[in-house]
Amino acid sequence: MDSIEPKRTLVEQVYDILLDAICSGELCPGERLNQDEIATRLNVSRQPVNSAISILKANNFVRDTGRRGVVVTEVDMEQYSSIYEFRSVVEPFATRLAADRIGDDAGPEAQAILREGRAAIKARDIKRLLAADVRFHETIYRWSGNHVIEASMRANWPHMLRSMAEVLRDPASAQQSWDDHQLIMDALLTGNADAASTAMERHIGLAMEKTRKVLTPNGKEPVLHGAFSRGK
Amino acid sequence: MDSIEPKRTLVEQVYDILLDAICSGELCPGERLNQDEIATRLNVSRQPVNSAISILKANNFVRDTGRRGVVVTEVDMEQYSSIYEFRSVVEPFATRLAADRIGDDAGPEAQAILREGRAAIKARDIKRLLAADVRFHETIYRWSGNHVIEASMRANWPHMLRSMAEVLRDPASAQQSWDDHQLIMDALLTGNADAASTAMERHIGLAMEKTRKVLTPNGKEPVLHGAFSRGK
DNA sequence: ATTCGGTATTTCGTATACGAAATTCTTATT
DNA sequence: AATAAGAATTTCGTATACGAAATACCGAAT
Repeated sequence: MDSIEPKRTLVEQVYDILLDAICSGELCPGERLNQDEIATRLNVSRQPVNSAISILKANNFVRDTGRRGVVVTEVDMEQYSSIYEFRSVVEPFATRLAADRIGDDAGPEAQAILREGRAAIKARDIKRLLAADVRFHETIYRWSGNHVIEASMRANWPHMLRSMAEVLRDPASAQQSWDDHQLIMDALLTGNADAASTAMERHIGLAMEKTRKVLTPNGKEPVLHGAFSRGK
Repeated sequence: MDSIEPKRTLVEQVYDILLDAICSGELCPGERLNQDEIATRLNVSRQPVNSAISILKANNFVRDTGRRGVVVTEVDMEQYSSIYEFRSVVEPFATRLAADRIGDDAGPEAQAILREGRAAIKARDIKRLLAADVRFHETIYRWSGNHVIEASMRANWPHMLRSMAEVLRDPASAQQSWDDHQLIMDALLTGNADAASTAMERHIGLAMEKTRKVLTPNGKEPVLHGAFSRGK
């Protein structure tokens, strides 16, 4: 559907790989990125790695330390709060727009998304569940017809993924989440903008609350289970 | 106020220069960026230029053409609509948050901002007026205490600047705009969240309408007066 | 004159090279 | 043994080099 782009440069590929590593927790918050090591591991020169890190830095996924190199940006509870606060307004708005602008052919896609989400729950596959969650929300952004919403949220998803894995460890939360998704889709497909928007608002509110609970079990700073495997 | 960052790399400096050139219209939409030429002009090697362009590409300020190099991304009316649609929700929300979280010491800063805006109108200095406008809105983002709002909007301002210069050419529009700003600040300083938010919503709505009128004088695609000077 | 084919040139992406700053290691001194 | 100075090493930012792809140029054939 999009225009062809047969050439992905090494810079872009390295960027995607590093961002994915950050999101998945393979690279932990605070951990330093070593250009030589990354270059060697990926079998490229340091040049594209350096460029990719520049982009990560511009987008706040890594930060300068003052010393040598950059480290993965720590995400504190305040940032999670900000993201959810932001989503609590943007997501219902996107949903409202989507209800107005959705095409007649959206039914099958909605069904496929919901089916995949439930399948991921059944399979107890967190990665798959995360992907399904992202797909659900990004589809609504697309239906909203507003590319700026899509772009703005894209900047936040990587951060959110870091916390969502924690929340979705609890099967009940995952189930609740996809019940919400079902409700939202139903309202969208019947063109009920108010109901869809309200359901989305509630959904984000619940997610925010669960995130807060999971990440601050004793009122402390967030704890992220970043299992970080580094093969020789 | 921010943490010290004594080292700005060449990549970051080049990025800022190029972004500014794009925003100011010195580099026109559709125009190609020549790495060698930019490097020569800025007295740096092609390497930091190449990296800076990678960042610009990731942030959608330039795009690949399929042929050689990148061009400045064209901004069509649909994108302007999307931005203003987005702002119509985010700005009132930021204003509401700001009303709740604003400090007691905000008065002098508000006065300074409003004074500077009126001074820029009097001086008929468009660049100065744009800077004042950005400062007004960014201050509210800051007061909102939500860094995600700030970051999301930062991605959109460069695009908006391209159109705002056109709108603010009309002194009446500029005057109207700063009357709005005054109203919003007054409501904020008296802690009237509803009034501030409503005033902001109206302000964005008016700006959107004016932008549409200025950019599509005869229902066509937007016309940007990019005077682009290229000295030897 | 126009068009086609081939050669020269431009220009990009990536690799490699190099100097500087920071870190680590070593060793001498107390 | 602890510490401080300085040498060795790491590692980054940036410059330069190089190959490949795209573009421009140019002459021959129609």
